[in-house]
Amino acid sequence: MSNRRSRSNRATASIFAALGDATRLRIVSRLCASGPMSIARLTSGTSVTRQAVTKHLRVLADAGLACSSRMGRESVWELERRPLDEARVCLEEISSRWDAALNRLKAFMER
Amino acid sequence: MSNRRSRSNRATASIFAALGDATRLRIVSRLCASGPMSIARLTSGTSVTRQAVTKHLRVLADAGLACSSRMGRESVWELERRPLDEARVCLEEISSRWDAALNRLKAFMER
DNA sequence: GGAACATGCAACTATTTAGTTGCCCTTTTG
DNA sequence: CAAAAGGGCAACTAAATAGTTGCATGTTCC
Repeated sequence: MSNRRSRSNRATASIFAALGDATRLRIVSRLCASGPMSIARLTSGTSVTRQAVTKHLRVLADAGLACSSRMGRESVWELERRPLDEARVCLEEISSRWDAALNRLKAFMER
Repeated sequence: MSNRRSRSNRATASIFAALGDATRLRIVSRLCASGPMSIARLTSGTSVTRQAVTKHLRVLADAGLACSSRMGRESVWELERRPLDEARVCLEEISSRWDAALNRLKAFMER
């Protein structure tokens, strides 16, 4: 169980890490706002090169947050919902456990 | 507005980045499970040195996720809820916008 | 006062990461 | 077909990061 928790911990961390960069967050934002699109289109309007965007997409893919499919000469990228939900659930758990710990502390102080 | 969005983007990214490390996620997990505790106690049971933990706490503090108060010779750390909620809201927004984009795409394909 | 404990500060190392440029290959299109 | 567009691969750089060790400072407690 310690092992499973550790793996899950690392996997979750990789999701957060993938979201923890302004450029990648921008990419995610564009993908979720406009739906699937090519690397060239994702690059246009940014201040970085296409290769930089490609690398960021690789990071997102490694974290399971995005995937691509080849359409002719372009590769079209889209988001994956599941890891986003995983990360959200993790945050919700932390919040609620944190509340519970504070309530226990408060009860302890007031008794 | 672009400026404000950019700042917010960077701030949100720093929250995710702070959560995007297995050791830090472990620290956050312990803090939310057991409530406020000292650096020494946070270090015990981990495989890294106290200084490493201190640095991670610094990262969490810079992202606004944790804060400390001095109690005698020890500094007691605890989590801050607000940035956790910010990050969660960000994920929820991404999810819902992503759903909307997919629905638009589906409607377009089926017309 | 002195030992043990909790922490802070500084310097250093090794690895990762964000970004670039240059070149080549495939696909589309005039 | 030839040019243009989209993209992959590789090598390189600069900066950030995770971690260490060593030492100094303040606190508790006997």
